[in-house]
Amino acid sequence: MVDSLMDLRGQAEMLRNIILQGSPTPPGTPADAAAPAAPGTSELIDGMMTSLKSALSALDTTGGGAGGQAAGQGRRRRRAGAVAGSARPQRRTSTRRRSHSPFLNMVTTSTLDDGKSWRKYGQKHIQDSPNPRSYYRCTHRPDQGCRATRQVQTSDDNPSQFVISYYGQHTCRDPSTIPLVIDAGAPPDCANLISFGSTTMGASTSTHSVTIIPPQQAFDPTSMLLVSRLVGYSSSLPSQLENRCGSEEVHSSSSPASELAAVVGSSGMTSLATVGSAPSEYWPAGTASFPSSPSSLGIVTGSFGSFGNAGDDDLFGFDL
DNA sequence: GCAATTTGACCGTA
DNA sequence: TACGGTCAAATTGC
Repeated sequence: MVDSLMDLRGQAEMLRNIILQGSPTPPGTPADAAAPAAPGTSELIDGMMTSLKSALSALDTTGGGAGGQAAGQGRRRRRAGAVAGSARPQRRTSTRRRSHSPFLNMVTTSTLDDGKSWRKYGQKHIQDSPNPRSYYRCTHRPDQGCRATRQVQTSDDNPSQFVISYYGQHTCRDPSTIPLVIDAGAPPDCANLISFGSTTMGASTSTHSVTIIPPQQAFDPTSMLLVSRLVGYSSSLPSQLENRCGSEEVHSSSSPASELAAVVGSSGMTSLATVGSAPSEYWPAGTASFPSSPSSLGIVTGSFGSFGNAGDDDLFGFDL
């Protein structure tokens, strides 16, 4: 900062000479730069010089030079592991790789509220953009390991709009918004994560409305249907899917084109609940009849049946 | 007191 | 090496 201000002072002095005396003219100076100065120009430049001197003087009196003020206010700090007093902080031994979740989509909206709970963890000024970029991650990351993140930036064209980029998919479930009930007697694995609370909903003869939506719509944060990712697989599924309940690996191993998301409601039940998604090859023939690639949003009616092996009650199937 | 935010430091990647 | 994403200590707000 000091160097920049001193450079600016030198340039201002040169400009004053050019305007007031008409010489010397540095190389590259336009011919009309030596034109007679307008009234008040001298006072203006003198004011600039005074301000520059004041700024330089203030910087010099903060003690310790350019970094003195920040250090004095205590905002600068070293991370744990850094050696106090050393010229360079000690690098952490752990290798932290950038875990950038796959890009999902980008939306322009006037509100930051997309129905999900986010926690801000960073903000940076981005080159070539006048607006800083804010970084958010899912609030449920610590407790549920949800890897969803988003980046928010004020639109350059319309400051009242936000450009939000979503990365990763929500693997969390917000108990306040999703009326799922976890069977207290269920083992702590992927099975039995999905239950529908009331006893009537478990009856195979109950009729429920089921909405099948393609993945790209399921994960659209602007949609009114807030759909989470699969929260449980049957324990009868192939080994590569076992014990990976809700993990990112499960989702990334699935072919997006064959994934489904289902939102289930029922008579007398106003809110919707996420059921899950899975690659079509893992849906057993016969009992379940999910279409492999729904082409449009629609509502179908079916009844609960069973899914997977006999006796499994972790996921369900239904008739279309 | 706790949770959320701020912001400089750290670190991976192109 | 610049840039941008993330970490985490400090700060703020309830």
